[in-house]
Amino acid sequence: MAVTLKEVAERAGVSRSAVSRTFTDGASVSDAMRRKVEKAARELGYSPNALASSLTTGRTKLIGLVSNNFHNPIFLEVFDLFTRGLQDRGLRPLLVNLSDETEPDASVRMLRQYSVDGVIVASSTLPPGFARAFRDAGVPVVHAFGRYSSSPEVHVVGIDNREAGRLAARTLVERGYTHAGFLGGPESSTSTQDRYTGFMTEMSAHPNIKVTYSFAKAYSFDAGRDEMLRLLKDAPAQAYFGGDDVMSIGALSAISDSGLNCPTDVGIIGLNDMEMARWNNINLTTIHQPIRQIVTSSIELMAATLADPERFPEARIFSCAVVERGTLRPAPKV
Amino acid sequence: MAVTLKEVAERAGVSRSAVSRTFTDGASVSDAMRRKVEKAARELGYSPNALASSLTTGRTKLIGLVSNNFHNPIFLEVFDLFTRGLQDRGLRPLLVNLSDETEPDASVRMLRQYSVDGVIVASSTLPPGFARAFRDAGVPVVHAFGRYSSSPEVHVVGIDNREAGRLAARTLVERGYTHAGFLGGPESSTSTQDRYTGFMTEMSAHPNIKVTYSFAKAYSFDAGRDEMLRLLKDAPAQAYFGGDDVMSIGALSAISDSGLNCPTDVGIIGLNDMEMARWNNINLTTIHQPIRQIVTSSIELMAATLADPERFPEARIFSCAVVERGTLRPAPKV
DNA sequence: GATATTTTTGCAACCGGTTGCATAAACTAA
DNA sequence: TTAGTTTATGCAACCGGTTGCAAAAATATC
Repeated sequence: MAVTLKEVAERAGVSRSAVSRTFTDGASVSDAMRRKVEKAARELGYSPNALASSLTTGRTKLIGLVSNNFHNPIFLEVFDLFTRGLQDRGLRPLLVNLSDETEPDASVRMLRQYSVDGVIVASSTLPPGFARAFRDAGVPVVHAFGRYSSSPEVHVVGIDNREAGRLAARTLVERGYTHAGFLGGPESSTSTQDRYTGFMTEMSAHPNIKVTYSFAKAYSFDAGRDEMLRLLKDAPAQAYFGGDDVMSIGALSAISDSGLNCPTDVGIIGLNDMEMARWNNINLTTIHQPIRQIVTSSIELMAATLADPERFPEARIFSCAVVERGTLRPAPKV
Repeated sequence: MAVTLKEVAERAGVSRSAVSRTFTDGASVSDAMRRKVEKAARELGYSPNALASSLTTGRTKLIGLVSNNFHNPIFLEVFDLFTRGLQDRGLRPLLVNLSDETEPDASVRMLRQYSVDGVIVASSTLPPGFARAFRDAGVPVVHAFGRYSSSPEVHVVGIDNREAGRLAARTLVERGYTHAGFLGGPESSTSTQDRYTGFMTEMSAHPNIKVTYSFAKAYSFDAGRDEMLRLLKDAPAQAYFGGDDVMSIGALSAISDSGLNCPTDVGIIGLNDMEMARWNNINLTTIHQPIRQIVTSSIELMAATLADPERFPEARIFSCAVVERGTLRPAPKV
């Protein structure tokens, strides 16, 4: 069906190599030849088969974009940024949804079969062994939103969740709350664990503040809401650090449904600063996670590793900042 | 780097064809041969190169998944459903973000270069000519969330937006509103146009009801909010049909920020029934768009067309229904 | 046991490109 | 002009598979 190199060569009356070379930049072709070939190609509507060429060049420009976060709206922003960023560099995202995959091995195999040049995992919960499988196969892996480590097996780009936990704790402390709660995401998630550790570490410096904690079942609206409803039944804390924005919004809903006011009765600080957080009917005070930078940096790192496969794994950690909105009471005047 | 067919053949002491055949189902291989080859393959960690085989088979199992809706949270649900559904059928989504593409031609070319077996466009605003370019190249196209037409150029799966507009109008009528507003999405979008037509058609049967209309700049929270703020300055309608849920949520925010109450002062009915619409702090009455069915049906249609390329373009239209929540006043008792 | 039939297997060509190498053409220098 | 260099082109092998065809092996038939 499609026009092939050979047909263009015949039409232009030149060799197949000549055609190939006019479509490969950096190759040696005379102007006259280029014109001839381009004319024939245009007339025939030829465009080179990227997959066939990958066979000899060893590059497909295909990048596996793997995630298991298809329920958190912030990931739509993440996908938007990734797809655009990759496209801008001529890379093609092959999207893999790991959500209901009991066997991540199947995805590993599939991505290898399609000879992806690299894999970007966008998730805070990378299945163990997943990264290693690629690294062992010589495929670069960048783990975006991954867990910080000083000697990572693969590239990691994200925030220091322990630091984020500390920041949340410091914020609650400076607002003068005397009973603070950690309303975490699922306990099994490494990001939850790290935020918990950071939060508790910071709080341990303030023994006068009462600290309680619990974990929700998922990073979701319902899970956040359910957990907050449970907490409100019993003596709740004055303010909570929610697992993320979606959970926090769920918690907000629980608060208002219980006839309480936020921040007067119960305060909340989220994490992510998703677009929705600034919507006026939500107006969530939250910790901004610099997703744009994380994505940009992940892509950059991927590109660099494609250029130099020997590159040593690296961790890039960005810092977070509190975005003041309406769900935490202001710092008391001194 | 990767293990090739040839190496497996050598190790097993058989021909390359034999190896190829053990990995092609339906091919004729004896049990003894199969065992020998599988053993060698396992020992070497071989897995066939999908791209190389596509060269001869003409099938890549790659499906272009094209969209320009990376800002509407409902599309995360859409991507989730599409990726899972495609994966289940052994198809691989190559994600294309058309958002800032001034030249959709570039995407067409790219998808052709990667020899995608088919293209699914998930968008209500398919650039004209986009579909045709693929059809002319013999690549099946399914336009999900596309505009209904009785003789479509490509497969179309979605709802009848005119009917949805009528449904919205009927709903406002039966609630006894005497001044109804159409708060549309961008006027250039075909879905907006169709909803407008349907809405107005139905309303024209009720000359006693005052009808006003206007269009927002985009299907976004801010656009919905801005437009509603503008409307509220001047004699607003008693209830509006919002362009979609996100816009409607923006409008809700405008209403409450203006010190008004929904539905007492101004009612809203959205369209989509995204997950968020049922969040308790939003609780939006809306028209449910059956996205699960639309996606499932799109994939089904794609699979069927891959099996039979001669298949004639088809339109599959699903019906919508009102989901009652809290942003429209109840029907008056008779 | 000989022959006809079916199933397995390997050979070799092909899919649509790329690329090292040798030769031809174009250009420089003297 | 001629020799020396540089640049452009074509040949042929190769990338990692598939597949039609014919020969070989295994089964069935009588």
